Amino acid sequence: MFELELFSNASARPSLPTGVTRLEGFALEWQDALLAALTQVIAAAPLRHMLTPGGQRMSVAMTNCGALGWITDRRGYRYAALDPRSGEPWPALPEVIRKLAAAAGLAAGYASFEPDACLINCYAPGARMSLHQDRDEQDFGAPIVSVSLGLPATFLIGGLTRRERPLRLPLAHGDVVVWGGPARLAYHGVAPVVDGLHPKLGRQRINLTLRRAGALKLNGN
DNA sequence: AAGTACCA
DNA sequence: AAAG
Repeated sequence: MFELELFSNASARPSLPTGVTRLEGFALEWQDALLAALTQVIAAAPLRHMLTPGGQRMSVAMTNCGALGWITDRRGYRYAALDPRSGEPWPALPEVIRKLAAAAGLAAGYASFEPDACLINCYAPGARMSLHQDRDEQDFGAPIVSVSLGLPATFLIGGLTRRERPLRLPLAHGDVVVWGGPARLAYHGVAPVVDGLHPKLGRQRINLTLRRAGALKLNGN
């Protein structure tokens, strides 16, 4: 009775905030194609530690693919069509990523999610991402689709103000989180990644964050 | 490990 | 501009 209550409380799943969807294992069937595509993207646009406008080095190594890439440096946060390191456009968004994004969007209730930006975040053990909002996009009607690969991590997802305490959501290889609508501007982050060894990715976590950064097309598609 | 304060 |  007492122990039973404890057990049922401990195993109860925390309800997600309105507008947040977790798709466990959703990306597993795409994993091999995803990893092959990522290898090519990273070869063309290497992972690098960007600087915040305050001049501090981010612990997460980043690169991008797609028409637009999110960057940060002393001049600020923004999307750019060219990789500042090479002066060349970011690698094209691989087909497998487009398909995965559309499928995940659909599963979360977004009929036509067509990202134009894919931020690739690489977390070595200890790397983290403090709470922030994704607010550099031109239109907040499209959701954010986040794909986790490699080492597990604790995703932090809060509300629209920094004061609200974030929910701690364990994420494993293949999990996808989608947030949009009332949660589109939710504060979110990642707790420091615990060291470990993933069979396919080794000692790292890779996160793909898919977004519509530029203007939405007026007539769908 | 998590929470809070603080930083300019 | 503390996505530290």
